[in-house]
Amino acid sequence: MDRPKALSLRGMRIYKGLIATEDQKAIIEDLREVTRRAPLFSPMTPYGKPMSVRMTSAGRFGWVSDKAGYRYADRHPNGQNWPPIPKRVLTIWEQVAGTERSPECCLVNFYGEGAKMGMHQDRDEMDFGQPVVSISLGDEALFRVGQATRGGKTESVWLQSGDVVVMNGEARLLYHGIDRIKTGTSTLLRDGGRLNLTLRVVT
DNA sequence: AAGTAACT
DNA sequence: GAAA
Repeated sequence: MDRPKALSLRGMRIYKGLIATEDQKAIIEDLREVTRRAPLFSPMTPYGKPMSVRMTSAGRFGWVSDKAGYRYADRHPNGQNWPPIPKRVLTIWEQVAGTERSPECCLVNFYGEGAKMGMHQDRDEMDFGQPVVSISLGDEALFRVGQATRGGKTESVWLQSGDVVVMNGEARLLYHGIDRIKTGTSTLLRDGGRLNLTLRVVT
């Protein structure tokens, strides 16, 4: 399948406006079913401080954080299985991921007013040869990308609803984070805020 | 340090 | 004082 054009930020591919507005709305409806079966929760870092995002997952595995550390778990903290990844979301993966494998986790992060995400690497997966695909929905977010080690120079870009970022190859292990969101810049979510979907092969 | 604060 |  042909892949759409993308900008590059330090090797990360950024597909601006990849998802049409009607599809964004449909995905939000799909996610209502996900969060009904797997409610958003506020994760604790292993250091005892809560994260400012609320999160849940879909797929075979979900990403969780608590005093035991960061890891993938096959159950929601409530003991239930994670719901399936919505088909429309899998379609986006197929458009941009460039791998035969299917994602095993769709992490759903909700950024309300003031929520942010510190600089980190995605390194809890078994195979760093598999890509990470990140989908932005709702309010704009200031996305920052650094180096493969902590503390180097960084570059930032604003992500808007419908943008898709692919981290692969040399960019797969770059540090990245969300500095802040700009509330009220999208009406996709009725009560505002931003949803980020992160698709990953885990095993 | 997937957090927070301080500092420039 | 805001932003990085």
